[in-house]
Amino acid sequence: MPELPEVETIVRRLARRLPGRTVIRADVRRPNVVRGSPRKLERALEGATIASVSRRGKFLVFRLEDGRVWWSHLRMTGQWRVERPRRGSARRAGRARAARDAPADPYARAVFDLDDGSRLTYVDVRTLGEMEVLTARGWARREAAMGVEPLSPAFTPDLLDDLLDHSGRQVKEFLLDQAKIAGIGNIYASEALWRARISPRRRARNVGPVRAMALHAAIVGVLQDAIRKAGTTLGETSQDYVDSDGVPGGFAEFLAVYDREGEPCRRCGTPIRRIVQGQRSTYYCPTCQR
DNA sequence: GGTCCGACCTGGCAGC
DNA sequence: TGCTGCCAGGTCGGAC
Repeated sequence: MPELPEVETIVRRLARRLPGRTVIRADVRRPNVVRGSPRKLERALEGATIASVSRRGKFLVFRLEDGRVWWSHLRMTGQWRVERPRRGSARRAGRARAARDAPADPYARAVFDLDDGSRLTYVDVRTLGEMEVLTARGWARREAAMGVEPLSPAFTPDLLDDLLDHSGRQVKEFLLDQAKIAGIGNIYASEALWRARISPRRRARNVGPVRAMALHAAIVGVLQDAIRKAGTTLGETSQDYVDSDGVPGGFAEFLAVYDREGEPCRRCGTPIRRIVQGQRSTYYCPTCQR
């Protein structure tokens, strides 16, 4: 499930290829992956040139040269794939065109042909992901509702302490609130709390400044470590995360608690416990997280 | 305003 | 072998 490190990995790949490219044909195959009218999105993108690719929280942000913003949220199983342009003989080019026009990936929900012959495909098994084209002002309004970017200088231990102090929720659920901190999901919330030795059930306002400082370092550390390993891929099914080249992430083997129920804590050996908070699994060590 | 919870979505998998 | 039902979880909207 793509969280900040996975989206950042995809953005870095796409940012090498897409800026300067113009969409010559847009084809939305499943309407529910578009917020609003699919035909309107197709019309909005055909002829548009991508200026840059970036990330805000878990959102992919394609800035267009005319100032508009094309955002995409991958939710659980969304993926972006890029097929490079094929070079070679006319016959090979013909075969390549035929291959592109054939119904390829059964989970390709939207397809964008670019001016260099490459193809950008949005793949989503469960079709929970969404995309939309907004004006610069519309995107600014949406962005304003998001919380602090955890890898930005604005995210400080003092800010985290202040945010925690004003919440009565359990700290694990607090970390998942995108209006507070944008980008942390279920995996990295559990991992950061383990690194900071904080129980996921502790009330946010009871974390205190000392633990808040440890949690700040843990959040930044685990996100940076996961980005260095290109994100977390838990399995090998069509629903598991891969980057835009189809390559899985390598952070799963470094997970301390997530998806390790019953296995020994890497610090104290106590079996990792799984509980449900806010309808989601939380993994933690009952001995060294307090 | 803050918090909680159901709905959305479909492949994978356990149990029968 | 085939069927059934549960599980995964990010976000939104409605209820409290």
